[in-house]
Amino acid sequence: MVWLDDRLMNDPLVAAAIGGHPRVRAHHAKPIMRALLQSGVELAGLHLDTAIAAYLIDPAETRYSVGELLAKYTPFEMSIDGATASGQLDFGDHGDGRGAASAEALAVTHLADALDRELREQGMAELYATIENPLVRVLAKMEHVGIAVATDELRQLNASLTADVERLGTELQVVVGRPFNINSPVQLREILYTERGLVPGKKTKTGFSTDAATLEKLRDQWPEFIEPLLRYREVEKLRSTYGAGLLAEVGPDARIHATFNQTVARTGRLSSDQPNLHNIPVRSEEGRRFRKAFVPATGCMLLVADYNQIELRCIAHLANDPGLIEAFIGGRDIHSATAERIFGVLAADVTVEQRSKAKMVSYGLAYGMEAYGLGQRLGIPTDEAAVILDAYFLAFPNVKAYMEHTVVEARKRGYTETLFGRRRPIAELMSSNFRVRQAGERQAMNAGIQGLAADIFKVALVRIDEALVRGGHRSRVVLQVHDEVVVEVPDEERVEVGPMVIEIMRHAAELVVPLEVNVAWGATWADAKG
DNA sequence: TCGGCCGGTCA
DNA sequence: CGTGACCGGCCGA
Repeated sequence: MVWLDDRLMNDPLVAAAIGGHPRVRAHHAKPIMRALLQSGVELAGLHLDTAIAAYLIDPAETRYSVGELLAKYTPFEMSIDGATASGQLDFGDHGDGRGAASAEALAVTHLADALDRELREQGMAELYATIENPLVRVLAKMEHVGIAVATDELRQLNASLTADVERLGTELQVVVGRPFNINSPVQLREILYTERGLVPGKKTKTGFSTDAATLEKLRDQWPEFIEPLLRYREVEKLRSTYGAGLLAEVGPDARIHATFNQTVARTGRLSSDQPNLHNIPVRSEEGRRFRKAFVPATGCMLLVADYNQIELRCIAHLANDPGLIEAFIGGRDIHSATAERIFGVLAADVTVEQRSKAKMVSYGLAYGMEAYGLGQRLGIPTDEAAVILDAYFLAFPNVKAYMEHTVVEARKRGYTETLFGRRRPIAELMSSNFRVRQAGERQAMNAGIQGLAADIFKVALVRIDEALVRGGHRSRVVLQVHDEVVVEVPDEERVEVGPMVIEIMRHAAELVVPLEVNVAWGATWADAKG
């Protein structure tokens, strides 16, 4: 653990010393790195982050506190109240927290040794050293830099949505004839199913559902209420989560500094919060307006680069399926190619519906979907969905074999493993409960696919940052969304940085199919889409 | 104040 | 009865 006061942190000699001393061990190094970055010091010598090591060993854990990890992986225990016992780490109470801080620092060194050994024993030392460890610094920098926001535009958008919500709210109260809380599913249930007597659809744990799909079915029976309600939901979602939500997170520098969590997603993906920048609307034109508020700094453009169907390419590779491989190598529209094979038609004859069904089958498959679920989503009977699934597996036999093999192997070992050695324990596979067990099987099928895509993306992210630093560029990675990276690029660096990012992403991993990367430039995040 | 639940957004 | 996330709001403890 490194402790520096303000004066020392600004000393270039100290910075150089830290950078040149590659044995820093810390628990959650990222916030420490961010604090140092505030003072212009880049911590370059991270050797082991005990929280991340613990995450690799057991990604299903929800909390990685030093005390709990110490008890789990070492013979030591943290002292709680200063009472000492054999094997406890306790430096006594000085009344100023020094004792606790010392104990924690010592605990981290013990933990680091234990976790380091564990990583090596589980074959994850390389995954840690080449991907996760360097990623900590990349994420710290991303968070530190943040992404610029057009605050005025965001405020205007929020105000407009607020006005719409108020108007719709009033309209709904008038239709019902009395005031009520539109945001309350309980009160909506009462109005729809008890007072109005509509026939309820599906149920939730606590009563009948009022979700959008259900309301859609009831629409014609009470359009003057349900239509404004659906619209209200839409607008209120945008207003509360994205309008008010994003505004609340804009910093004094007019940028949003979200957190990118490296120890949350059980598959190896990153997660984002405060705010979550992974679910900014994109599908509807109205929602996309929020992406227009994400902008580059003056004199810069945003470069948006995302992988084309990376998960399906991962399936092609992992299953080593000739049909999928051929389609990807041929540079085909994968959903058309799939439809062609499933429905036995010529490429030119694939209808929009067939392509859409093929797309749903492909993605559903990556999630372990079965005939029932497919039928639900396609709005067709289960047996018809089963015919489509059979046709898929007939066309892509190795995919079926891969799925089955993955589950068998996971059950045998108790965990799944990605190509890069990332493990995911799945205890559910041994459950006596059929539904729980089936859920475990779906997780097993998905883990290798989503996990590999995540690994590849992390490699690309680390290499992009490395290339930007090495090249002395001012371009900065400002955002990532699972298979997409956003880079803020000074105008004069565009010619060089654009192709460089593409090249790095394409070769982050060498699969049996090519990795394709879409790139776009924009003066906003929305403009750089497509 | 907290946590479970609902509903909705993304890859 | 498709995987993985986060969040705003409601509501009861």
